[in-house]
Amino acid sequence: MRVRREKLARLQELEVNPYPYSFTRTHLSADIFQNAEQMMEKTVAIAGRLMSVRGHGKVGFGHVMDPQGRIQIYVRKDEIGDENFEVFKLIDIGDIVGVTGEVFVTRTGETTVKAQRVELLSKTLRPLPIVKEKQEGDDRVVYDQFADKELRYRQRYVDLIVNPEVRDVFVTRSRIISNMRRFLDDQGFLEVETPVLQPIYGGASARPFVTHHNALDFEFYLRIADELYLKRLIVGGYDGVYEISKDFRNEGMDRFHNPEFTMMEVYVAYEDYQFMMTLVENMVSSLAQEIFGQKIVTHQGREIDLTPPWKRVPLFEAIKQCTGKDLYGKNLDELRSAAKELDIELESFWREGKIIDEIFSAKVEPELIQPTFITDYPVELSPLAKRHRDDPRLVERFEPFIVGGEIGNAFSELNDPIDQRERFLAQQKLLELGDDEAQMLDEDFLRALEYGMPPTAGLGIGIDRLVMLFTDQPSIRDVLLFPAMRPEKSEGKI
RNA sequence: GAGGGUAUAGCUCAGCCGGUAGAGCAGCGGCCUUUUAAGCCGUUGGCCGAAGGUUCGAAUCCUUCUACCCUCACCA
Repeated sequence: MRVRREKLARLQELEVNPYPYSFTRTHLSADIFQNAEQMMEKTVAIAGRLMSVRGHGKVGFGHVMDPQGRIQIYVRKDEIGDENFEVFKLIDIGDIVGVTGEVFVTRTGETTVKAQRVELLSKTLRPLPIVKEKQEGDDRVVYDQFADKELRYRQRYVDLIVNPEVRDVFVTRSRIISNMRRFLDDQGFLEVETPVLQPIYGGASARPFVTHHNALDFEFYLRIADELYLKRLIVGGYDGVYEISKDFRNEGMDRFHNPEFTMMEVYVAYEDYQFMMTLVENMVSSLAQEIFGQKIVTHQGREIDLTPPWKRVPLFEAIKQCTGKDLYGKNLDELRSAAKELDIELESFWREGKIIDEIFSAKVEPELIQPTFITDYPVELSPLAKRHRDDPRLVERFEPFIVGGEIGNAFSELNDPIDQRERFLAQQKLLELGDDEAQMLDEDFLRALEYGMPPTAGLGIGIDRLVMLFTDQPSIRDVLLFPAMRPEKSEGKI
């Protein structure tokens, strides 16, 4: 860095501003490559980060990276003049440059810009981790890749500069979200925004973050889900609403969980969970179609076929298929002994629903590779879902599973205010029994239901997990630009 | 929360049974007017993650701590 500062001083002696205000770019690299023949001998102005330099005395080559790729530049002292060549020699790898010149093809056949002028657009003070690469056929061979995960996550900006495949992941992420938004808009649903700071958290089973509001002198919770507010809007008369937003859950972190994560929730009046299953399989498969041009994605070496319709299997049926045990209607003792036979450890305060869920997670989930809807959950697991029309011990609920993981959760929404109150009261008992993830009773939400909510189908989709599936990433940290990390020592303290 | 792994130059890494720190790339100084992991010559660069201990002597052995990664558990 000392050397870079000296270069800054020398640039200033040459009356070069190392941080000028703008540069007019006429072409991106891909524009030039796509029409290489028409572009020959045309003058272009390109801009980007200088990623490599190969000096040859009075000549130099380098590659400039812009949002579409890398293009080679060729700098001759006799073309750009002595003074400009001095500036060129003071430019380091990593600096942002603008190059004006003519397009031509080198002896080795690479389309290149022959500089008439090289401008420094921003001087870097820190050296970039240099990544050298070579093209071998279609393969890009990278040498000494910037690979330290901690550094990559903490300094994502460097990761993005140096690792183009990381950049691609986040482009795909953005396209997934914008396509999903378009899909939902096309259905006529209204995108809304509901509070992040909530006096009562609800809509999911999880521990919340707590924060203090000074003016109101009140402890708010960061939302763990959007559900209860969106359903208030269905009560309010919007027939279809959705929200794409961050939720916050104060739980452990691993490759599937980050304390803040992105959720899409949608609620549709006059529909039920069957409608929602169709919506999910249509939405996810059409996303794949838009992004990959086909309904098949490859994840961790496995081909996943997203073509509708997806398999639909009731929960107890799935457990029976995987374990040979029919748990339907079994009492607490029978479930405990079944779990024991399957080598599943239980907490003392767990009730029937929780034990069933545990057995399902351990024995069935890992088997659900191709897209599958698991349907019809026990009522005590789902305090916000409507009872099954054929069986009051179940609810009309489903979760879509792909590659052994759930990517969402949906149900026919409970709109009976009396039943809803009873379910909340049952949750309160769980709270008292020590289940710190049981849901809170939300009196205002009940009041809303008492005003009448139409039959409604609701759905939540975990965007991050969907992005993991689509971008073939094994960890949620690889689909979050800035995953949660313990702060560096110098950070976070005043 | 349990177990395992990693931490050495800006980056990627080597460093054996303890003997005082090494390579490639980057950087810096040269040479080179079509190179592309450019090349050639020269050269700078390190509190060996932190703290303690054993020892005449520790990057290396031991203990503790910190951060990150992986697996499991928790968490839908």
